[in-house]
Amino acid sequence: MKHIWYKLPCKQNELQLLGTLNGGQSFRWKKICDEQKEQWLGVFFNKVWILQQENDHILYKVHETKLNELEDEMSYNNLLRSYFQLHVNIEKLYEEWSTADPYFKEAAKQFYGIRILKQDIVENIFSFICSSNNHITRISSMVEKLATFYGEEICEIDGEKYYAFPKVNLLAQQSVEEKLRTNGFGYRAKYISKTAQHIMDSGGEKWIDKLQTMSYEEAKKELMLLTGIGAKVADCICLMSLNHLHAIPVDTHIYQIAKRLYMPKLPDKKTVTEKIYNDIGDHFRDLYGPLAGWAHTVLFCADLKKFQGNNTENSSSGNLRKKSKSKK
DNA sequence: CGGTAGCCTGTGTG
DNA sequence: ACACACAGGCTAC
Repeated sequence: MKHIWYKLPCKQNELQLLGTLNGGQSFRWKKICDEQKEQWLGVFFNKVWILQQENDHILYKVHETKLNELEDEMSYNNLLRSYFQLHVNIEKLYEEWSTADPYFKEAAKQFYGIRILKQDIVENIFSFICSSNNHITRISSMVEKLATFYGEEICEIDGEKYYAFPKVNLLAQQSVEEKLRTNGFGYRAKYISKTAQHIMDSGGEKWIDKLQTMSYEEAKKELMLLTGIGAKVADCICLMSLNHLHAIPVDTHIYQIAKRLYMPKLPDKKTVTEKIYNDIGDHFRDLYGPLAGWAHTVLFCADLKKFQGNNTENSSSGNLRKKSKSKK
């Protein structure tokens, strides 16, 4: 087992680990603390990664199975560049979005360097099926369960085993629904099982490959054929796995933000109807342009409860949350 | 067709 | 302690 620290050159303004890894895009990253230094442990590309933010670079370690070992800093750096999509220069985009939108400018103070991750398609399909009508903490535990039950073991660190995200054929097994039911997945157990079977019946790997060649509209429609995937989940997958950066997933948070700050005339509904969904997406696409989904993710982060620390006293903290009334 | 009740269950809030 | 609302929605009416 290696203990080498590698170095990926990258400015903080181009990548903020905290907001990017903890912002509800990916459910497999956890914060670990080592000598007061904030580190992030997560799994992607069948490897366990430990990342640490520095001023002008990211320090990282990699754990993987002997079979897959690359042992080459350049190869690892390329995997990270691809995962974080570092070819996209966001400092410049942030300037454009800030010019177009004062609320974005406000959010950007705290949430600089937020990136859309380029995540594995299969992992995102099943992770975001879990996300429906659910809390992030619970979603994370469900994704972890899927990996533990059906994923290949990658390695063991400090007595804890880590698993890759499962292959679709294993999730398509007959026994899956019942197993997930008894493990607290609720009605999503059936969605996962049926979706895995649908993908296998549609050609498995071939279906995935084809999905990647489709336009945004085609891919979204194709994804919505799967049980448990509606417009919102399909947009999450389009945005975070298929490189359709103008897809805008509209959830209750975005609906609330849109109604409060951008589109006050939106009807007051309990659930987002199809028309409201499309109107909100169009509004943000008009406002932010071709990478609107990316900008939207910054707004989403700014509204997440977990980022509302004790720094909400003044208006320069960057959060867009409605101020809670202070008790007198 | 647009709208909405019902769904599993953990977590946060009072 | 012990409800009770509500989660980054979707399906089926």
